Amino acid sequence: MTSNPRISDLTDHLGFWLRTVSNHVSQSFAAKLADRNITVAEWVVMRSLYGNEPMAPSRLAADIGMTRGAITKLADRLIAKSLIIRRSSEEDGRAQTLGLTKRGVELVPQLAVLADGNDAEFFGTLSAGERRTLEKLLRRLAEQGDMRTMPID
Amino acid sequence: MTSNPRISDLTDHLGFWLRTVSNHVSQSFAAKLADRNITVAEWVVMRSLYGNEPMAPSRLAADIGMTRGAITKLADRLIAKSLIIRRSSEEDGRAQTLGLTKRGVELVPQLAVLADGNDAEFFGTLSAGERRTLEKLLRRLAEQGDMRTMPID
DNA sequence: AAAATATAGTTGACCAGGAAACTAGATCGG
DNA sequence: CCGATCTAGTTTCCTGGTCAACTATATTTT
Repeated sequence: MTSNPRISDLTDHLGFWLRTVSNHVSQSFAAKLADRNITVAEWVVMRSLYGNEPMAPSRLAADIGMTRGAITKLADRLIAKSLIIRRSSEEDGRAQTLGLTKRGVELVPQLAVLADGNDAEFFGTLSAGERRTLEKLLRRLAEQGDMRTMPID
Repeated sequence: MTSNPRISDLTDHLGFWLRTVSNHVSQSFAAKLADRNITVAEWVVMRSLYGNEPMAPSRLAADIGMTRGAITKLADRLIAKSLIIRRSSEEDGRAQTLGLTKRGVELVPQLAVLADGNDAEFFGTLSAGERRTLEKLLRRLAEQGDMRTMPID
């Protein structure tokens, strides 16, 4: 067998560790949401609508970083669960808005508790200073990389 | 409208920033791999096989954190591209091994260059000390959270 | 040794999201 | 004011996963 070139190890990359931790945190959160029959994408949509005026699906798509097609289907699901409502604009025949229903408005804070708990579960072991450091570094990377859309998965 | 409870903002969570950065880094890497017609999952499989003896699909599944069913299909794709080879065990009629082909062995180092480049692109703006800090924190979180499977997405 | 159970891998049904074609309505330029 | 173009949302097709049922072989139990 010909000797293979020595190449960098997966674990040499910061991206590897970032994905590892991020995926675990996200999956854990997804599991918590699954108990309430909600997906992470659905949570992000609902959270985005919470406390705001009803907004256009396309606006949501841009904010969240999903295609409009995906939002259509996601909205269908949330409507089926009576968590959001779709309204057509009266001025513009093409436009719509999506807004939380009463049930949706009630649910979001409950899910927020899960989000808080999940964050605490994973990052609670860091000291306050370490958390600040981590957040500062991540924010800088996000800014520098021009990452303005919300992460879904 | 009843006044909505004040809830934590999405951006209050470290998990949010982690996902934001992680997703961007991953998507950027995925795009680089896509040029070579390789998915991230395929890369992880190939990288796992590189420099090792051929291994069982189930072992790979456990390492990578995918189901065996997913590995079957993933392996089918890689075999179709002549990058890996599937061999049935002679001792155990159920068992198989997956190993890189010559082409596969040649390709992995090229993809590793892309991985290195991607990491540099995103984290190169941090100082060496900051990178070390970030890595240390992430490794601690990974260890503390018992995150032993490799991240795919 | 036969029956029961466990294990390795595959398969099929299903689901979520992306890309691109499509529909309907708005706007712009002559 | 009419055709061209643009925009908002939907739909269709595709991909790549999970889950659970299935097939075939091994192992354990009796």
